Amino acid sequence: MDNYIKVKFDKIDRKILEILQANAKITNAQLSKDIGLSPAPTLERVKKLEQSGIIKSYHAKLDPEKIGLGVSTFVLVGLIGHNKTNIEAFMKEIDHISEVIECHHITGTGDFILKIISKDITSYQKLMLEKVSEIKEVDSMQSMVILSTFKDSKVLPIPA
Amino acid sequence: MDNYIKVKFDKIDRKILEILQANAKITNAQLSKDIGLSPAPTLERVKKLEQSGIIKSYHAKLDPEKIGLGVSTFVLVGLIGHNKTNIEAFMKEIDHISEVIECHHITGTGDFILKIISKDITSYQKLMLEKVSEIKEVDSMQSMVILSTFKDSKVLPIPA
DNA sequence: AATTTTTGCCGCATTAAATTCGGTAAATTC
DNA sequence: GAATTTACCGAATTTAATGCGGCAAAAATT
Repeated sequence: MDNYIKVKFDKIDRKILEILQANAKITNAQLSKDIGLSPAPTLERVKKLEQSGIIKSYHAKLDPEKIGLGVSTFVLVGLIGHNKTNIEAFMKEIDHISEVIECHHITGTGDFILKIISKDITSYQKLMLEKVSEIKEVDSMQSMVILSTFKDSKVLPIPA
Repeated sequence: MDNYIKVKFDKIDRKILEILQANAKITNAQLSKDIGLSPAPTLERVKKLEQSGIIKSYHAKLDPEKIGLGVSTFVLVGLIGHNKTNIEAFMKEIDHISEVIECHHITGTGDFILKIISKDITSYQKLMLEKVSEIKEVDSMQSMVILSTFKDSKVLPIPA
């Protein structure tokens, strides 16, 4: 019931997790029907899943284009040094940039991959020139502009 | 109030969107306090944001490790042909694979970038060999394994 | 294998939240 | 500047969440 890898949950919990990933706004009453329990134990299970940290949070998903965000990209970033100090300095800077919505440390081509979202190409360029490439630990950058997003699932495939 | 790019919303709506992206489980009563309106018009605004498609859906975010998902990757996929037929055939196959949680058509290095999540390296390899590389339109694949995720924000930076 | 203990469930009562509605004021249109 | 629409509030109502006592099944103990 704390902070470590892999927590136990049964088939019913699994179903709850699948449902809440797909639709967090479902009422407890409806959820209880869907899983075949009464509301009380259903709610208890959800609370436990939250307390155990299996469920971390709940979020509204917006349509980027409708709020004026027309350009999404992935950026491979190579750092100058691969030591802990540099990496931490880089991450600290990235943390401040709200347009960077993801940042992963990776193997392979680059050192980091970022997901960036911005208004248009102009503001994207500005962001890259004035903020990302200004971070002194950054060596190389390679942008991949998203032409279209075919799949963007918020449902993780929970292993059997 | 339909399907096209960029819908109008004011400063209050903007704040609602920021709050609901960060915490979809907030009560309408609390949300109304946070934005400085009474519950009734607050609810009305949220409903409108949903109906207009600005808010697309609500999702629970899980901790991948706690449900036994230890390996996440990005995969750059090059296709054999770049014609519409091939691309659509590829997407159709990808759609069936639940471990592929994202699929974007991109400019630059590859043709597509996928985000994949699986149990461990063994099951990842199996997935790649038996499912992804079996898709006949797939030419090249380059995997980037995520060593750690530093930022994974569900909050889009809504332009002013 | 019987007893104890724990776990998980249900139904009901209570509390809290969402939703509806009528009325009013501000903003917009004509 | 009158008419119309839009957006707000407060209060009443409906609906949902939550808390609790009791019961039954499963698990642990002896």
